[in-house]
Amino acid sequence: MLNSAEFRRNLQLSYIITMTTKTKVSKKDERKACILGHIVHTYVSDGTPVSSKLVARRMGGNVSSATIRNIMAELEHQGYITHPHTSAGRIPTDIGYRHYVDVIKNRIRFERREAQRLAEEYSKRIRTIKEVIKKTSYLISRELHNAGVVMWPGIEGVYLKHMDLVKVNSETILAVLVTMTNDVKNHIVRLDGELKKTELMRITNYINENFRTLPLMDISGSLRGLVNNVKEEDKETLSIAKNSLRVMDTIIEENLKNEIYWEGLNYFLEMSGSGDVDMTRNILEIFSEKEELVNLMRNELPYEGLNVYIGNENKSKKLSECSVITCGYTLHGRAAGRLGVIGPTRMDYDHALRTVGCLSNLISKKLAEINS
Amino acid sequence: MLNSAEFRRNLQLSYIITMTTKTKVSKKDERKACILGHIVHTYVSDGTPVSSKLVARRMGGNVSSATIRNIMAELEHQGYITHPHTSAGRIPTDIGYRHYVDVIKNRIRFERREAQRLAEEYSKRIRTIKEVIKKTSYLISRELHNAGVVMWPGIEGVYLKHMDLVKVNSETILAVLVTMTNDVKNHIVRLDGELKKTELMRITNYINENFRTLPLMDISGSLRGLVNNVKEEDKETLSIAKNSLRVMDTIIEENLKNEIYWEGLNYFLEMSGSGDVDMTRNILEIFSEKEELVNLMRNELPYEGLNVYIGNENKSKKLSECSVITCGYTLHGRAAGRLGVIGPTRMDYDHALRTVGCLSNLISKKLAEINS
DNA sequence: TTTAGCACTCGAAGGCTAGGAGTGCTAAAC
DNA sequence: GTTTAGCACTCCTAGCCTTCGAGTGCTAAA
Repeated sequence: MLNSAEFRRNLQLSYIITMTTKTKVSKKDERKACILGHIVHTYVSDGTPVSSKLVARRMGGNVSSATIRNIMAELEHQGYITHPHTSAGRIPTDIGYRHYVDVIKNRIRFERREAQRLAEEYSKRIRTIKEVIKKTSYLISRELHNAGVVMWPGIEGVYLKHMDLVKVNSETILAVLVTMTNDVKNHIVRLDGELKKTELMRITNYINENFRTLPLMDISGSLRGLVNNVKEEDKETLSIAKNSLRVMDTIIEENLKNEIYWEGLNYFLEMSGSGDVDMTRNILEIFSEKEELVNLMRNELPYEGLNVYIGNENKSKKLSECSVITCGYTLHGRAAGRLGVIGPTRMDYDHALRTVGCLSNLISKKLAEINS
Repeated sequence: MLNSAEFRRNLQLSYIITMTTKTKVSKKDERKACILGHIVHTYVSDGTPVSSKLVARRMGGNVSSATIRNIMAELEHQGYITHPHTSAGRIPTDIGYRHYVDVIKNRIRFERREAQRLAEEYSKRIRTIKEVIKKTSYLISRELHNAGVVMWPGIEGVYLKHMDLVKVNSETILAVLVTMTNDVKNHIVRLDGELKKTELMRITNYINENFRTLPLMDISGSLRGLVNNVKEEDKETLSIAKNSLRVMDTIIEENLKNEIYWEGLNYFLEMSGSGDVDMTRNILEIFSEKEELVNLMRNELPYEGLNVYIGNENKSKKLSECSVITCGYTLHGRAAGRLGVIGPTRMDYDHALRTVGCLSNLISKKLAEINS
């Protein structure tokens, strides 16, 4: 867990600063928001309901706990916080977290040192997308003590460098494809009719000569056009084009299935000891159903900027006690994939937003570098 | 969990049959072992300490609970079972499980239907070692509701079918290697000096022409011999041989790292809700340290037959509440890798032994088929 | 050798109480 | 009008006690 010093620093860095910045907000609203901020911070760090007394102390002691209590009652009335029971302190509701996040989101300070430290993790030795993705999900989970999730770049961002076909048996081949980012994709493809070795060579050469450095999607498109337009008589060309197309389409199709990578489930288990068992079960269910996770991450989100889904804002009921923070990354300057963190609603949003945002930048830069 | 009908069947199939088979064992010892068997079975299925009354009932009611109690006291004295507290039933100790396992191990009946059912899982569509391994670890975990672990065949069993080198930058290449089992291995290799495309081609051709269908280990050996024996003057040959060797050695080295695959951790999490949190934590630690797991599975075990390690028989203290059952499998008729299951000592050993043994057979057969 | 009988043990579950953390409200102070 | 001291009230937590019963171990009889 995070130590209180770190929290206090965050507090000053973002939320508090925001709150004391003059806008058209009334002084009362300002303090209200400030108190909400303290409740969120304290609850996130301690995990126990926050009392008025504690907030008063955290605020420097210029306000009495009774005053805080009055404001807390209002906050509760407005739905930002709630009570587990009469004689307990307050905890933030989803709405409370949402308000908090909305405020800090526009005020995130990416710290130089932090960014530097993370940047150094992407050493020269990392040279493929796969390595970048693994490293990134590891970093997310390590930094935030929650599950880190990274999606592969959509197939649109995959460019061909080299292809090879290896015979498996009379009608089956193994297609091995090297991308411009030096990632290797391979799949077994059943071909149209029996092929001799020379024909295999011709297909290989055809693709390598004509389509090097092009996006797989475009290659597939070109080939499809070719298949439709080639004359019926030209059987040989037709066969080559058809089989090339089949290879491409198989690779593309298979690629759509394996497009997500995650790490850090262990943090949930550590929590589950003390916390909610149901939540842990739900999370693990989501992670064991790859499709659900992929949908969760895709979900027609904008690629730009940070997305935060808190508790019941998530479509899946299984995530009603979790928050999901995601951010897009780019490849070839275009939107490519997403990365993010999944954890309990009781999460250090400030740190999470900073880290995910920062890694999104780093990963995009690194991919550009690999790709150059 | 397993239903009691299944347990009763197992009971009759193995342990009970064994116990009533005449050997030189005294009638008293025989019954003692039988009672131990019932305690193990009942405890494994229910998870609660087993009372004398329950055992008496399970044994058909011809014996009174008082008699059972007497024998239980002896069994406890001998260390086979123990008490959580005075007024509780008995649970097996590691020694108790050990005795039980020793008895049933030689009496396992592989059921036709069961074997058939598992065999059907290895459909025609599975054509690479990777797929076989994934499927197998999935089957282990699904059947036994515990973690299934499968090691890749040692590099000794990997034969070259085809190799390709793709340039990454001036001194770095990507080596893509297709094995005789149509698995693809690829790694980035830093070469000795800058290489032109033509030289790359020469290396590729050299390896493909001279070493196709040979074991990678032998190829590495031959190349090493060549490097040592080639004349200093013949710079070109020397360079080719050196770089070929580097490629091979990198692939071999990298291969040693990624040689294990597992599935089914979720079952531990399901258990951890009701059971021991410490054990779950320990297990997860083992699984997050790949090396530890590899050592565990390697551990100079004989490749033939089933190996069982119960509780504290395991070298690692983290596994003191777990049992590990492993079995070797073959490739090209030779010992290649291992598969197994890891779970709490409270495990259905009969079922586990049957399943692991059966899958070992199936996987060996399937690999032979792929390889032919 | 087996078993009925019985005293004994000890955990699980429920009820009870004391303590205390925290709230909400009121009335006084600023 | 806002803040705050004061106080009654709530209700959780922890500890203690009791009851209940499942299970054992022992003894003496079959």
